[in-house]
Amino acid sequence: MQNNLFIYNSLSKKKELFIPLHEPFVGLYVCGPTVYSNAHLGHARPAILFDLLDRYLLHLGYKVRYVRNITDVGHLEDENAGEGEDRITKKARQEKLEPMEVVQKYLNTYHKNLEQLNTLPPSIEPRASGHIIEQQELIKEILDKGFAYVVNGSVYFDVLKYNGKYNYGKLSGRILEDLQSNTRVLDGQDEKRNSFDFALWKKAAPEHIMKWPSPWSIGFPGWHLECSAMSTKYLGEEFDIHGGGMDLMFPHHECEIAQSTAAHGKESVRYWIHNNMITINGQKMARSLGNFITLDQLFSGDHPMLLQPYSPMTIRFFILQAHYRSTVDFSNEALQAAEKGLQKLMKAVSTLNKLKAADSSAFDTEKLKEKCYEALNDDLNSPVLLSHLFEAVKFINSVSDGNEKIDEAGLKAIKELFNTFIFGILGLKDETKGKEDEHLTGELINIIVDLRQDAKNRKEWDVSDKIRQTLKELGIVIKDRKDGADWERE
RNA sequence: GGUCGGUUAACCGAGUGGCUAGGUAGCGGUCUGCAAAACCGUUUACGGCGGUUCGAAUCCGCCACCGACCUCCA
Repeated sequence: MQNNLFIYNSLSKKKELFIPLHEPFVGLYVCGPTVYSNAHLGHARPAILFDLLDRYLLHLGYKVRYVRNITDVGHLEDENAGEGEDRITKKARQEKLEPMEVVQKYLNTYHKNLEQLNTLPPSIEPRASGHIIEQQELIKEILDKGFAYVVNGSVYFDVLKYNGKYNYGKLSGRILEDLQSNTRVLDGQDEKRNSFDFALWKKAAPEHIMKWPSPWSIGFPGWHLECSAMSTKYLGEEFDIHGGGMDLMFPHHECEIAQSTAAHGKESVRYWIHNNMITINGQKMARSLGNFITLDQLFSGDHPMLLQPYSPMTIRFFILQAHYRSTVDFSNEALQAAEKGLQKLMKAVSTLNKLKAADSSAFDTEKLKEKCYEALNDDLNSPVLLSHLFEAVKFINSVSDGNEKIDEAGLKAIKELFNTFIFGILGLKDETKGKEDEHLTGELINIIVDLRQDAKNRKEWDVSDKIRQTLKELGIVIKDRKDGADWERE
């Protein structure tokens, strides 16, 4: 199997040719959300980027195992000793729910939203709470190798010792001395040998709800452990691609690298891919900043900053129109432009299906196809891919207007091309189709009911009865009222 | 303060040392009974100052501004 896909590896900071470890299999691990509130626009970005990657790899013929975790154990709200309460527990207390009810509630909307965005589901969606044993096993391994220490029932990763043998900070470009001098001094860290050490296992306070027994204490796993444990379980000690948002690079992914390397004695991830942030008024959109717009709000238009609702495909197109390593700034103007652009593309698809073949063609579909692959192979450059597709749109419209010609073969090729790239790889779909048909049907029935009323007015009862009967057979019931007639579906 | 990244026309957003990205909006035209759509043409660009080069928005340096990470975060 051959490909020419170059992806930007955050670890080497270079575009590298993608070569999977065990062809034709590809292992892809992506950090999913912590489910304690509704998914917002920012969550859509990695979902769509890695869906694009998943779809493209599948298209190239790889067998992809796509693992995307759900963090349902929660992270500490603040690190001050004793006051730390994890976000899920906090939400559970606020909403008077079981922690797992909180998790389920927001996991359900997350799934619904991602389906609306037309992302393919991952192959495995493991949850942190379901892998406590695996996480404990990993802690034991790290302890055995001497890269962790136990204090008062908690286990901490010994960064300094790790850094003596390996290189802590290689992904995010941190230097340990800098970290030492720059890290804020926080209270309650006296258990740690160094401020940059991080917890693998935390002893739980008595009032803590989510806790499990372990050799060290009744407690809960550390913040970064789940990804190391679950990626190893489902993809192996070494696997191809690990993805996530740029904001996770440090400390989350850095700690993951340290944990896995400490336990297995080797690097686990071959290609790190990080998507950039979505900003709003130039600032990162984040739950903790309170400046987010949820996907449900975008789809319904129910948010003070939204001038109108935006459909899931508009959001998808909007995100695909920017390269994943750039920030994208939210604005109504930009989303409206995306909406129009998507409409233009979809309209061209239906125009294409109506085109008549001529005996000659002035369009080089082979060349276009090449350029499309080139764009994707160049670090998944979806905006450039779209710009190439719009060249074809222009040509299709010209043919439709009679200014250009396309032959049978060209027509077939361009249909295939559109099908592959627009629907198959970019994962777009025509949202107007169903709605239009629905609407059209309604209007057609209105006309028929109107004509029946005319017949009734002329006392042409056989005609009006025939219409009523025929419609009934189709499941449309006419209800005569004093001033005209209504209809409804059975 | 440390590390990293960004600054492209009205808006969004690509980009290679020399060749019109693309989308949206605007303007003019073609088509059309009217309108819409479509098509053709078209106006505002590469933060500032230097340097390298025959030539730089693209490479280098300095400056300005913005942002991300350094705490949970997609």
